[in-house]
Amino acid sequence: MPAAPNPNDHRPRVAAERRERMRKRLIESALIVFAEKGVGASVIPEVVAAAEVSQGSFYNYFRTNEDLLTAVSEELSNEMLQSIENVVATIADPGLRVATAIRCYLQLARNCRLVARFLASAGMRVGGEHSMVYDVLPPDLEEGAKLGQFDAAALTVAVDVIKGTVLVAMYRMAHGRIAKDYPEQMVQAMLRSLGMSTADAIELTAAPLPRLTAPAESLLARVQARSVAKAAKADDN
Amino acid sequence: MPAAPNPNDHRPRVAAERRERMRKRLIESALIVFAEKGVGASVIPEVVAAAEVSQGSFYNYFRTNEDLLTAVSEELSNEMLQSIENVVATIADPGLRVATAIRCYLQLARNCRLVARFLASAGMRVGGEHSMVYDVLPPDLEEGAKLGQFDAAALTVAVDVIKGTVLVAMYRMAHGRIAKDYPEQMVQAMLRSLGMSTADAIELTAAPLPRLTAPAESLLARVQARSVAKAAKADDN
Amino acid sequence: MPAAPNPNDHRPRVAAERRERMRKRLIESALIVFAEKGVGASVIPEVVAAAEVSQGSFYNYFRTNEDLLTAVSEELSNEMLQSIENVVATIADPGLRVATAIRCYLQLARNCRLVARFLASAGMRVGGEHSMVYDVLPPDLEEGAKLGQFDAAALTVAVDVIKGTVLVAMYRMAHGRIAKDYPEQMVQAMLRSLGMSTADAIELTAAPLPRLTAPAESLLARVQARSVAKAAKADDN
Amino acid sequence: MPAAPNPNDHRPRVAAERRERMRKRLIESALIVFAEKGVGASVIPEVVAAAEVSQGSFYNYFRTNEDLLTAVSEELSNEMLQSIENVVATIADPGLRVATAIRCYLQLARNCRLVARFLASAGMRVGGEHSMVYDVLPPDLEEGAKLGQFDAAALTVAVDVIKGTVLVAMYRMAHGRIAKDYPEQMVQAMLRSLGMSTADAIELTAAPLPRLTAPAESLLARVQARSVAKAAKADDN
DNA sequence: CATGAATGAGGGTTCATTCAT
DNA sequence: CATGAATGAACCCTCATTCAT
Repeated sequence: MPAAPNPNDHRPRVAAERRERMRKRLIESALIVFAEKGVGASVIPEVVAAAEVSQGSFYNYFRTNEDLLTAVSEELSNEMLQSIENVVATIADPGLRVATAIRCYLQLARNCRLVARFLASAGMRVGGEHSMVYDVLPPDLEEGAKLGQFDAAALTVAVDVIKGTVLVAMYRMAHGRIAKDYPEQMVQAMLRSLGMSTADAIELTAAPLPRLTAPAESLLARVQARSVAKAAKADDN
Repeated sequence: MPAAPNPNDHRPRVAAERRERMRKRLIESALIVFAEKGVGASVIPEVVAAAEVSQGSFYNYFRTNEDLLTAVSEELSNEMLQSIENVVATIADPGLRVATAIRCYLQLARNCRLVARFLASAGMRVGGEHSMVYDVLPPDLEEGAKLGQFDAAALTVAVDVIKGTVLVAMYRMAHGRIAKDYPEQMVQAMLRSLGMSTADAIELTAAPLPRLTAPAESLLARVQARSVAKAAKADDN
Repeated sequence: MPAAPNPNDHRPRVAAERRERMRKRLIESALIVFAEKGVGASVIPEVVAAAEVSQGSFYNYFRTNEDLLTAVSEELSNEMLQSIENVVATIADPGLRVATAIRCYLQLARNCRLVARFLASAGMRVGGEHSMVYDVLPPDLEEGAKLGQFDAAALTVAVDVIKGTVLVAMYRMAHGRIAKDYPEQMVQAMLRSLGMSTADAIELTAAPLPRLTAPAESLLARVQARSVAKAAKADDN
Repeated sequence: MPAAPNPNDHRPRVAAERRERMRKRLIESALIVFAEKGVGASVIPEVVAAAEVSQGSFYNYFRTNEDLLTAVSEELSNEMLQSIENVVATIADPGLRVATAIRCYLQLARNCRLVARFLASAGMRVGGEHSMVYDVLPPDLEEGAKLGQFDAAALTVAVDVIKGTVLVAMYRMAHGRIAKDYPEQMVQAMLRSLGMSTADAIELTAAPLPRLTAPAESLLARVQARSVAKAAKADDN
């Protein structure tokens, strides 16, 4: 029988914290394994090994592979959105907001190949309907259309074009090398597809991007740390 | 030692034909199953069931899942390319050629949801480097750039933008409904991303598309026939 | 993180014991099946059936057929060696030690035809380099040579001769009937090959052999019990 | 319907010859594959590939793996026996005959590692009852015993000792290196096990062995030629 | 007889999931 | 809640054998 909730008893709280930490650890390991093996692969054995948890414990946190993938996607999306929002929050101009946000998104993936790999592999499977691109972009796009920055007729397919172009960019960054200004070129192409002139598109992508920072205990930060640690370990051998 | 080749002996020929038919049958079944389960799934058991052959026979034709996927992709690419080429062969204007070719591609997928599903699922995994978009488009794009139709600076990322945009279109056509002029809108967006004006883009996508025909014994035709047959069968139950 | 190790918690211990029992059960079944089908045969399905476990469980203990064979061989070797050592431990004379040890070895196989079958089938494949004959005999042989019991020149091939002769003896005991004093005759031949006179050889093999006992829960004992049980069962039908 | 046998018609004869050649070719390939993969392995696919025959044709010559193994063993035994007989035919002394025959046997295996491998792998499985050692040795051994060369009491197990010792020698020659006089040492040990003195044993193994020749179209010769050809081919790469 | 595609049985292996401890 | 052994379904693949041509 569960103990009666006692407000002075700190056990429930620490238990909940432990649980949350474990969950984070599993998600972190899963991101790495999904990135390496593809989001369609069977990852549970590798994830539990990487997270150093027992098989049985895994099922106290996630019920299926799919569940895990969803959790990873949401966690990653939220963190990326937050990072981007930190940068674009003060930008008033809708065109510049859109351009900068996408550049940030590409930059985050470029900073961590594992993330690029994960997102490239995930493709349309995550964020199909409710995601960054489909939720946060439309308002800015409409505002930009009102200001004459974007062609109103372009908006009906705008998010699809952006989604697809970003996805290919993920793939390029995940495998093989890209030119230094590849992200800007891609963003300019997206802006042109929205009806913007090349000159304007170049202008909106000209400013240097601020450094994107993730909180120390964030998924992004931890994954990057682990991939660095792993590379160092591989060098030892 | 083998018997001397006898030109009157038709056995080798009929054997080769039989072999080719079996191969076609497996590829056809595989396209359907890949479309249903995704190109990353294990399809061999379902494919052999769909093709009504034994497991053992399968391995006389393909060694792995991957092998099979490659074969399906190539066969499908070739047929689609051929269909498109039949239409655009007589178009001299590079811009119109590009626009029409992409419209045809989208149309072929629209005509057969299984094809759309397969291509959406395949994503970047097939034809990553050597495919329609990376092989046949560049010459036309460059020619168009010389004529001033496209912005030369856009070409470096043009194929990526097209690839991604087409891929999202596949996804849309595979799942859910699309507007009647969705393909044209998408092509217009691609053309704009290449530096073309909205007005020109609309003009290049205005002509009605000729009916795309596939030979009766082609993969496209057979798959469509089978999916119709299957739907009818499902209606019976 | 795992719970702090609690010395009062007996769960780890019982778990380890259960695991060990399962392992023993599989090895025991494997010995029987290897003896019946030969050490080169595919035994996993039959072993899991004989041990009444699932296929999946098997792979929690052994990864391959070869793995299993190695485990069986080691277990059997260790037990036989232990049984023999119990008998010869107090024998000071090297010639008598060697003669008695080999007689014991042959006797153990004679006591259990399954063991003879297994060892005959295993032939050179197990213990090729590191086995009873190559590890424990040489010291005694050298000591015997120093005492003039064996011809020093014979030692270079002595272990090979013994290995081969014992192997054929295994085969004879595994299939068909042998004379009552066959083991002694074979040991005498081995001793002669080492340079000993027939009279001395007869003397060293004259003493009656003590009863060889194996612990109740040993592989040898259990296999014998099971083969008896199986024979009884077969008689019922 | 078969044509009536016409004594002037040479077709039956050439057909039989072709058949015999094909059979020889399969046996030759089988010897090689058995030597490489072990006599317990499934060899038919590799054998038909090596012999460049169709799968179906194989079954016109042999019905099972076991069949093939038996055929190879017999063919090889016959040829080896013939080679040895050519050498020992003129030796009157039974002890020298035995010693020389065994030395020849070992020498044949030493000349061709494939043969050693095959015989080592075959172990007791071929020639278990009716083979060289069990058929041709006993008369000589008994004659030697009558002349006082061998100890009559040793004869009951003599063939077993020889069989086993020769088998281990096969194994040693098949894998790893052996001393130059290893065969002679082994034969001396066998002779001692038969009751002969070391000095006599040395004398009987002292004479140089004549060159053992096999007819050009014999299995031994062809296998050796093929293994040389294969090594040369491997060197090319 | 030669051929080689078709077959199906059999063996090897992985993995998601459950459950007793 | 943590653990990790047990399970069985599913998949992968090879091979002996048959049979139409």
